[in-house]
Amino acid sequence: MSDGLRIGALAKRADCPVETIRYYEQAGLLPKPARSQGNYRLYSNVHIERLSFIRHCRSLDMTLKEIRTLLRFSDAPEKNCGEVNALLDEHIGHVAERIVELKILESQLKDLRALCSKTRAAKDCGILNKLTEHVVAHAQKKTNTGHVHGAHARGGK
Amino acid sequence: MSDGLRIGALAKRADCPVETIRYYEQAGLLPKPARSQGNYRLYSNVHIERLSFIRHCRSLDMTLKEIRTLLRFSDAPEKNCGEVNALLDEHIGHVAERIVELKILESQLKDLRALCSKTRAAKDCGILNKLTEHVVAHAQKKTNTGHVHGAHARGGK
DNA sequence: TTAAGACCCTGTAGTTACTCTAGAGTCAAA
DNA sequence: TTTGACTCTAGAGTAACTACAGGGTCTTAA
Repeated sequence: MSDGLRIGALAKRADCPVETIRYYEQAGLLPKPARSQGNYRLYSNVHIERLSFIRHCRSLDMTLKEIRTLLRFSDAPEKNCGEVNALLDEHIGHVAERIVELKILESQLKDLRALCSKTRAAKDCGILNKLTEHVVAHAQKKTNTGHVHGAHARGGK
Repeated sequence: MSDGLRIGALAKRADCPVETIRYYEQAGLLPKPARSQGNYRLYSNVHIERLSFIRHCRSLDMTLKEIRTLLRFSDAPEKNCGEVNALLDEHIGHVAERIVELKILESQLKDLRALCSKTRAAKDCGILNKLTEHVVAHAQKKTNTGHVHGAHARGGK
């Protein structure tokens, strides 16, 4: 019967890299845990649940800022949860928007790809030639909320 | 008949922020232009075309690294363009993958949203309660190439 | 007793593709 | 001459980590 989990054990349990846990603490998402004599972090059930919450939200592609908002509600059980619903609706909207954008992108890329069917000299490559033309329409809106990522993912290994 | 465009004029022509042009130069994507007596950058047609190429690629969500590769072909007209085709195929693959991922995400978010139909006390909110549960399945693969973005976009204003 | 190995600590730098600011210089028109 | 629009460099900030470097701690085995 120990006084809590050490960071490695918590990491395994939450399927989350050790460095990321320390990062969440520093970012104010996870409360500072107790420390052992040797200055090791010791986590309790509270931390396990909270980390679980955070990782669940992250797996749903929410930003840390959004998660911070949700945690504020989680911490104030008597508060009205209308804002939670709104946040989620907005997030769903962003994801839906991004899907539409990526589909447009996909068809543009396929059109481009069709311009060069076989390997040839670069100067005759329809793709390279097309790319040099002036851009008229952009796939990406500038009226974006600055909230939904492009086509290139994080995620390692 | 001047000796070239200044950065502001080029920016307008390519619909690209001034700072971004300087950034591309520093990143080695745009060659260093001539300078005026007052040390202003002076751009020629070569630069206009190259910036157009870059912006076109960016609007197709390619990374600067990918664009660098394409530019190498653009600069070597006798080289075989097979690698260009391969790069594009791979990029199309990433976009397609990301669309699938986002669709899964979208349905998960909608399921979650359905858990709380009206506003109530946070402690009774089905969404918050669900998020606290332990995560079993992740929407995001870890076997990712580290190449296709999440659901949150760049894009300003 | 000591040494190996697994684990943990802090602090800092790197990643991507910009975006923004500070503080200063250039140039044409009023 | 002074205003205003434009430009310059250098450096910091963004998101969410990831990856060190250089050390300390703890358990186990020889």
